[in-house]
Amino acid sequence: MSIYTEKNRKTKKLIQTSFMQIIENKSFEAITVGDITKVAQINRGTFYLHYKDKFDLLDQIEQQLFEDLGNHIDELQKYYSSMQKFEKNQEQLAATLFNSIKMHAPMLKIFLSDRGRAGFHLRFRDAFSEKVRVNLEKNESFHTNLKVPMEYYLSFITSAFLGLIEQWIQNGLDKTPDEMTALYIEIISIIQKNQSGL
Amino acid sequence: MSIYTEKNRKTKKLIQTSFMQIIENKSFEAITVGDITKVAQINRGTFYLHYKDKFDLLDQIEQQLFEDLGNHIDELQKYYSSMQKFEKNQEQLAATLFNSIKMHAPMLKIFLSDRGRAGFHLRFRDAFSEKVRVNLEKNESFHTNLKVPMEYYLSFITSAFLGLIEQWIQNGLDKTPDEMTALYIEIISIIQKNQSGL
DNA sequence: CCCAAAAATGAACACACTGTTAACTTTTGT
DNA sequence: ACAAAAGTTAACAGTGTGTTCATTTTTGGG
Repeated sequence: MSIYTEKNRKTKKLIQTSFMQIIENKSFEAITVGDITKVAQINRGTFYLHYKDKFDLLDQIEQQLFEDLGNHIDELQKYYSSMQKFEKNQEQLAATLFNSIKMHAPMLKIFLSDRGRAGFHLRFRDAFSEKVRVNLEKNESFHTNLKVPMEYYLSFITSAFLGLIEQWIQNGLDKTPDEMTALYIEIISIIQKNQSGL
Repeated sequence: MSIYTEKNRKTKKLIQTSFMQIIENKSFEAITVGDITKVAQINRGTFYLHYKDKFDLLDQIEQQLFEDLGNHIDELQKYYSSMQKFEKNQEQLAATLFNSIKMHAPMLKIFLSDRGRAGFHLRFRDAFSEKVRVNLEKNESFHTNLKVPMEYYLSFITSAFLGLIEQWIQNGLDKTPDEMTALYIEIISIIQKNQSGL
């Protein structure tokens, strides 16, 4: 746990930030280990002391992102939770989500684009689905009365929400998280009035 | 237009099917041109007579897929079209879509997975969005009364639909297109009863 | 049937990136 | 000062890239 661990951590961080700097303008598949170590100004061999390869590097960055997002959501969920009405709770979850997405928007923008890695949107959706599922299961009557398979329902609902998020990020965060929440509620109400268009 | 064109077309097709055979078990990023030509039993140089590189190959396969899907939808849309009620039309569009998705499921399954190429789901959604947009614009009152930006609405709605499709494909097409349509309608009705869970 | 055009082959090429190794230097704590 | 950890340097064999060029095969028109 001494300073060695600290130095180690710092180098890893340096590699990560250098990598993120490069992926701003170059697709992941085109990035080489040499590109990264040149920007980080370290020896190429040093990279391999910390990561197996560039995929391992991205895996670790991705994992940390999901952890951060998850923790942020969990923490804020504590403030509301059980004593409140179900519907109101959902709305607050949405607002919470838009906020934490905004914090990680630069990274998400890249990872969701064609510069990222294949399948990211699936891993993102799965991580997100899990949070929604836990939340849904708090409402027992909903869970037991659901006529469609849970997996399909979750996939539909989370994909819709992520679609909104993707559009938001693609638009360069042109709205505040509160505006996004309002927009989200408005869309739901359009569907409820049966004017969905689908 | 002679037999040379035909021969050319056949070789391209051979390269494509060989590639699709390989990508069943190996991720796109790991596939080499040598892998492809070995399976196709042609010279590696021949590959470069037809494609710039493996990315060009995938681009062309992808483009053709979107073209096929689009044509299929357009054609079936003709049978219903304008004289019918708007809502009924939407339901038929959904049924049509589930059918054409099923036809291309093997390829879509791979391209949407982490064996495919980054950003595929975006290109897929955009192609799909376009069809939905055209369809929505037939209903003028909807279009003019829409309170949220069209892009956000489209993103929400098409992502939701594609989420359902992704789950379906992931489940190995465990339902018929008709069952999927029923399932889709049921989910919409859940949301309309305000039990959405989001 | 023969010939010119197109397509495919085979082998070689320089180049770039990979992941690993081994000897060495620097940084750091005790 | 010395031992341990981290990083450096340079070299390596291996693999894939995209291109070249001389050669062979396939094909249709005259």
